[in-house]
Amino acid sequence: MSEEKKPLNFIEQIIEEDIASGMKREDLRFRFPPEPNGYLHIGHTKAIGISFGLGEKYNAPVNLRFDDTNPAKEEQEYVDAIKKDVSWLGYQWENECYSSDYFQELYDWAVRLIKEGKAYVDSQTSEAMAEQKGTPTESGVASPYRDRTVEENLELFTKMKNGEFEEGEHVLRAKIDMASPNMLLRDPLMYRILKKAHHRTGNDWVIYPMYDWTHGESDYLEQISHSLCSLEFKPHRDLYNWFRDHVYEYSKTDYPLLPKQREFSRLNLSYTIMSKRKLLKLVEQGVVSGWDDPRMPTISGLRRRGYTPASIRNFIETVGVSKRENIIDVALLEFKIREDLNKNANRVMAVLNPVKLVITNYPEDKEEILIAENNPELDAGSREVPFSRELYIEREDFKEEANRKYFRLTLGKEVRLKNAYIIKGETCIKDEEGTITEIHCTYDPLSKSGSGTEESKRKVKGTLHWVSKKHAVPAEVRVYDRLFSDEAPDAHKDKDFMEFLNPDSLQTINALVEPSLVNSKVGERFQFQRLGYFNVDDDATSEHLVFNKIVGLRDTWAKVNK
RNA sequence: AAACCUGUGAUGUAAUGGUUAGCAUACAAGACUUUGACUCUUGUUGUAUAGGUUCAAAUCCUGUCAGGUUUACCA
Repeated sequence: MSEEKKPLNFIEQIIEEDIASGMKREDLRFRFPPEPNGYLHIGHTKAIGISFGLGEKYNAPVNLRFDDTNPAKEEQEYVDAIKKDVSWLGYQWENECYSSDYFQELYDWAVRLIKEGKAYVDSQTSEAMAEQKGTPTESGVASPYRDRTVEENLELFTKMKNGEFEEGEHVLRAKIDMASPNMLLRDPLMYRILKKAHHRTGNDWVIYPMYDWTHGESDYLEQISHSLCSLEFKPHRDLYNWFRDHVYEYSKTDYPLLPKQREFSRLNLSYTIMSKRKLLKLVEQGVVSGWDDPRMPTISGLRRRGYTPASIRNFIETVGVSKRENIIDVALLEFKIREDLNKNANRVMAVLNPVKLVITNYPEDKEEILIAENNPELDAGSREVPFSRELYIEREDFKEEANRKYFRLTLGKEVRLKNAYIIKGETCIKDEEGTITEIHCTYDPLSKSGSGTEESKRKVKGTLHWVSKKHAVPAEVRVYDRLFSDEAPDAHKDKDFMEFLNPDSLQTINALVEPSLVNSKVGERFQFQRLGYFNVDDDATSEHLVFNKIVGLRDTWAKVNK
């Protein structure tokens, strides 16, 4: 358990420094604050991993807070999905919080700011305000309403709250600095009128606080010590601190701790998109079957695809935390799931592209039960696999003739059938078009796997997986390829990401699997030997097996072959 | 020619002024193999750039270059 002196990432260093300079470890508290307006994706797992990981490391509480300040976009469906995903990843939150729970405190503080002349009601159109805002190089112009009296502001704000105005008529703004080089400090909006039902507060409110006003103060109310977010919020930090420092003056006895916002770079994955808006488009246009389509980079998609929580957490751990822009190679994610499943998934045999193989010297009505090891990495026992005269093997595993680099079945050469016998290719039968319909071979009865005979110890270069024709069970297998053909589909200025959709991202195959698989359960994962890792899809029933290909095995032969 | 942030192999990250710049992935070669998997061994590529400080710089300073962020009644 010796904490290897693992290097600290920059956030952990900040925390260590804070502790060194007097912060109490018991005051450490973190939060993961999603807006419930979509499903969580692999990018979110980084933020989740950082905050919950810190919670685990420092034994500090982590809140799951829904940043639900925009009733127009948020729904209970997303709240439920987010909770499910975070739990599935294996994290436990201390409190389930909602920004909407703080609407009253936020309102009271806003009134206080108005009374102190730090906020005012603006009554212009959003276009007029945008124009006055200036640009990063030119300072802005004050609103004609900037100097309304406190009394007038109070009256208007109260009426806003009471629903006496329509959407867009008035907003509340913080009075900060229209000349600040930081655009966010040029009198940012604190409240807007939105006459929409909220998924939690119903119609109680018609004014809703904006992100900047809400987020930091929610952190403050929850006494979050370190508020960690992604880099694009860096410019918000000044505003975060401005609001926080004012509110602190009003409430420091109740809430003595000042939260600290720090930013890290978000995760990008090659060959995928991460924007909620774009993912939504894939769902709405039916490009995928839903948020949990196994090709989606959503957590629910990865779950259905067969990824394990451990593999995702290991992935995030390996990716690390920094402030640079990055694009992580999906190969790393694939490596992590292979690493996990190599150790933990039982091995079975399945043939995806079958061709018939007849062992001509094997008795017609003979059947054998062979013993197959479940997982050489684990002591996972063994199972029985039926063997008979007629089998199926992969079409790719036979060629009439081939060069020395081809380790599979050819005419006149020997290979081993996994867990069974050594066979020798004899002849093959073709149809009118020249397609092979049947391969004939002979077997060496003394070469049975595990029999210990000299013949069984003979080295042959190739080993093939197979299923017995009579005993094979049909199964639907869904084979996935990446959704996009481009490494960074949404990074092109002149092209829409939809142009890079891979038309062959889903292939549905009628496969034949070994009979032990009939009783497999939804979610169960296997290695189909020599092919890859597969799980049982949600669509599977007791009559109809459905598998998803999670990821292929590393395939050096495919590379040689290219 | 605004402010702020960031530049370490193909990718991600470590080295916190002090041995031949480490680790993982990827790639390549080999060993092993009843999975062309796994495992094992070995190898290839790196401190953006120019100066400066220092006995010593990836690390500190300055300039340059490159990339990113910010101009929503979204979060």
